[in-house]
Amino acid sequence: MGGAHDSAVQIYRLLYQAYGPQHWWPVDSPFEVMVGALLTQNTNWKNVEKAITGLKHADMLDAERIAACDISTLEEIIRPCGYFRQKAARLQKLCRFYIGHDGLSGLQAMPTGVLHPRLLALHGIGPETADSILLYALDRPLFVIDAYTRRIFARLGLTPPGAGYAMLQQWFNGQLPRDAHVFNEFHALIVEHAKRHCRAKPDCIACPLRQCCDHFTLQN
DNA sequence: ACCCAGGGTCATA
DNA sequence: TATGACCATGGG
Repeated sequence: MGGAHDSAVQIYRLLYQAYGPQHWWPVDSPFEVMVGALLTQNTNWKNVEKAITGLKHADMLDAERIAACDISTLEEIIRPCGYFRQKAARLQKLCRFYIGHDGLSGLQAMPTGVLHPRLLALHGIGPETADSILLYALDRPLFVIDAYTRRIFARLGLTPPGAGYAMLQQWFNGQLPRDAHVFNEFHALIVEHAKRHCRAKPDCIACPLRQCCDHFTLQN
């Protein structure tokens, strides 16, 4: 990773120095991480927390119980996180997958090369959700590409504007150590950075990346 | 009254 | 392959 022109590493260092460690999903069970990864699709994390709290309060944060739950009951519990009909169905599919693969220990025993395509084959799990599950629940070193990553790095002129998911992921993989901890922090730092500078006020004096912020080009 | 949020699927051209 | 519509709640 110590090459002469490792732009990704530079950005990582700037973000880390600015915001510090993010410790995403450290205390929760891997299963809860999987649920969160699914429920957060295009959704504010605060709303996801409400849905997960609702599941806990109903004593429903469990693969067997979610899988066996009446769909309309599940919909009502997760309603605050939006798209609740889609997500209730997707959540049950994920839970049946989880059970069918012998739970956490079964998933942990599977190579990423086998597990990844099976996750993608599930209806409602695309590239980002699959990678989030693999990275944040199962500790596999995959770089999660989200809308923030696309915008910020394209805006910095580091990645091609129209690059697809696989190409962007390859770009990061080529510049970073294949280390799940680094990928974990990096993606979380990107999200944290976007939250602070997305459409916030023009306080870019404090922006550790300078020219990347949304309000530079979002309207113009 | 907008705009958008830690996406994904499907229909169309 | 590449857009557009749709899903839906809650906070700014």
